[in-house]
Amino acid sequence: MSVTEYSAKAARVPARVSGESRPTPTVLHKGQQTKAAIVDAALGLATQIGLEGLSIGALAEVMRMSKSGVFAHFGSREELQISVIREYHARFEEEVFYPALEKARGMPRLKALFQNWMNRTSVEIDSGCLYISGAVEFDDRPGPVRDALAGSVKTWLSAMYRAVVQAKEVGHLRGDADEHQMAFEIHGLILALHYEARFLKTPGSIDRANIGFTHIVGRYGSPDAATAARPVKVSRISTPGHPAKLVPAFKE
Amino acid sequence: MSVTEYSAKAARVPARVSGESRPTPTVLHKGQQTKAAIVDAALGLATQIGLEGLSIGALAEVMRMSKSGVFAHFGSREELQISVIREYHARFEEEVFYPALEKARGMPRLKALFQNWMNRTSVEIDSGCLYISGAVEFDDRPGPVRDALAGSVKTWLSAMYRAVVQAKEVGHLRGDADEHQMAFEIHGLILALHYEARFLKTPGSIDRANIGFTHIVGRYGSPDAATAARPVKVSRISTPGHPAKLVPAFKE
DNA sequence: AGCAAAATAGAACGATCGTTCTTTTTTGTT
DNA sequence: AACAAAAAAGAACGATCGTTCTATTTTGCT
Repeated sequence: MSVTEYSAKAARVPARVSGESRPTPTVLHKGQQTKAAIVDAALGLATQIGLEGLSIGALAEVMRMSKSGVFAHFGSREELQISVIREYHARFEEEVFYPALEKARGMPRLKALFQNWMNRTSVEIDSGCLYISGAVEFDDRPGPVRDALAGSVKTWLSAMYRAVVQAKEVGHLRGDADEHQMAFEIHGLILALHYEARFLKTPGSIDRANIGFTHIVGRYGSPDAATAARPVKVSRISTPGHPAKLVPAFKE
Repeated sequence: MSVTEYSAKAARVPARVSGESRPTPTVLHKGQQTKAAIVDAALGLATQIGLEGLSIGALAEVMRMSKSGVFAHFGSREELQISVIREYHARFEEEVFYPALEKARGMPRLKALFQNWMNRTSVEIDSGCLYISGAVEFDDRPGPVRDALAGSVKTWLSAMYRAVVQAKEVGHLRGDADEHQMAFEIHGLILALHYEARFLKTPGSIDRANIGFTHIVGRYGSPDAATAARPVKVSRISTPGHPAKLVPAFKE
């Protein structure tokens, strides 16, 4: 792994995890660079084996560093886990959330959010999803790690919810549409996709999640709006061009 | 824990996990009784902290036994984990599957399966669900434990799928209803319920799962069948009295 | 009651875990 | 090139893990 690979990443790692503000420590590079590289490797491990399975020893081996060398960057395992969650959050934002903001409010943006989420989840069928594995690992374990994780998830889910609310405001949804209910059902599709595709290896799961979304949109979408999708023969929902192309199983 | 509590359970623990058939071991009680008690305690631990978090030391402490005493009953940790999965499977069957078989084929049985599933999941919001936590822990870890878990889950999901197929055969579903798709969407509701209620502690999740089911039934149900639900204003879904008791939101 | 078998306990093993402390190497600046 | 600060390495700690081996206790049958 070249150092330059992490230059861009190191640039956005300013805020110290702990609360104390340091008195301008005469700047420095190397430390933050390797820290970013460690977090990157740690994220790779954590998505595969979970935040709880992430061990400093294994991480040090991957980094070709000593345990204490890795450890010194974080001060505790919890701090390492939180750093990983922060990194995951940042990537999720950049990959799923921000690109969808370029779409118009209402159904276009809501659809984009779902599609981006789907694309990411499709990749995570191989690599694993921190929001899902972390939820299982920390649903009964209070503490700062759980707080960081739940906060990150809630941030994303309420962004999704806000998109639904906007879609209704713009008139793309029926007047009696329950926004929380719609967001809940969409969330279920993603979770079912991840469960059936990653754990059970059930083929066709990606298509089913996409079709499920058209069903939800068909139910909540306002009948008159031109942008609203109708549950009748949807011809194309997929992302036009990009990887992880998802073609609905309907007859075209 | 009284011994009699496990008498019924010990009665159905015949088949040895390993393949070899034993030459009628002159019967015996105590061993199987305590083994059943250990599995019971292990299931309690595993639903909370996961199959991977389940340690023999902690289990021995709960049982007030020595580590080796507990260990001797299984021969390996994997065998213990598999025993726990078997026990969970048996309880799931008895609690969710078999009672629904008493309902008539078609929508009544499908609804009963979902309701029983919901009731169990509602309880598992506190205790945890082995099929969900296990899926996350073993989605990337091949081996006999994963096989046992995936087999158990698949058994249940195909039972659910079969109920959907029967509902279509009986004429309770639209002719163009995709049974796999419907089962997938139902699964998503359960997963979303578990995620949002157990991890995020979002209020109202149980109601949303129930309403989601009426939406699915409304989409796939045949318009003419009297048993089919209409997606019109659901008046009451909440729990009328009992803890976490789930009344279907349909008008009967 | 006696006796073999089964069940349980006890101690110890190598391995790994997160963490602490001390020492060495590397870095950034003058 | 020199020197202080930062980064990394190295060794060791107590704890816990699954597992093995050997004793001891308990059980079930005659």
